[in-house]
Amino acid sequence: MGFEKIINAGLKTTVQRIAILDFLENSDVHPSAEMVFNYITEKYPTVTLSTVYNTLEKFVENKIINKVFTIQGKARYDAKNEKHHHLFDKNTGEFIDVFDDGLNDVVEKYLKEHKISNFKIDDFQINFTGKI
Amino acid sequence: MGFEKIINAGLKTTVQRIAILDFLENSDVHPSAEMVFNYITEKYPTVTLSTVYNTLEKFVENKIINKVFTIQGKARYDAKNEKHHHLFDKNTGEFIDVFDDGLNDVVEKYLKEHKISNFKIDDFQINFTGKI
DNA sequence: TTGATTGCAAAGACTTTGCATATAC
DNA sequence: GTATATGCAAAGTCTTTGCAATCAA
Repeated sequence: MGFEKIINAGLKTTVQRIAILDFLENSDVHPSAEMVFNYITEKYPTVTLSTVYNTLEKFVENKIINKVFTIQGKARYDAKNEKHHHLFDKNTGEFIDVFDDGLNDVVEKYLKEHKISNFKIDDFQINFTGKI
Repeated sequence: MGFEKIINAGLKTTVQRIAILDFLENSDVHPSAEMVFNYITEKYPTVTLSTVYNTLEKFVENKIINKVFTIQGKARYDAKNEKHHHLFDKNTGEFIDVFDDGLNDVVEKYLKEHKISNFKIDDFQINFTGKI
């Protein structure tokens, strides 16, 4: 459940936080702060946009969710916790999650065998662009 | 030279455009619009920030330059035309270009052999995070 | 109780736009 | 000459912040 992640991060559980995380976890798109706000205020009309922003930022800091950017530079949020990549659909301009362990393995194998700019790589994420 | 790219894109060559492109091509960082503006106005004090934004956007539309975003969601511009990836340095928060044909080959080979979400992939870019 | 979180209102950062003037072709 | 680009000022969008009130632990 969502609230366990909140507790594990050492954050206090509030109605707002649980509702926001719940929405993100059950969303198959990558909502903007505004989209989260619109959804949350249907049920909890007193929640403000600044709380949504603050909450999302807290979740990002604590790695409960990810923040990604559209090609237009707009922030979108994503509660998927399995490692994944993103595919920008050139037709719709939207994101699609890409889960592909085979791909991860291939890249990880390569990284093990080759240094990248003398850095220790912690993680990588691939952005694909394409269309159907 | 930079102005050939401008002409080839069907754009008019202006002092402003040439100066902006020249700066980007000779920059080893990924400047923000503000950084471009600061540099350009040293030499051409009458150039405005809105011209810088308009010009950068025109260049992006015409694929003369790339627009990328920092992990904070700030736009940065990049005139490198060889295919490359980005490495976020966790210590400095800045970008480093990653040129690695071996890596490209490995990923391209994988893409040839495996469909990604049933899409036709045009391109991909990898964002690495790490530190020295 | 006590520190963390929320709501509110205001400000801030970044970017875009409309329009008159100037410029490239 | 004509369409395009620039400069200017103003507005727009997205996000952050300070502070008092509220709430979770």
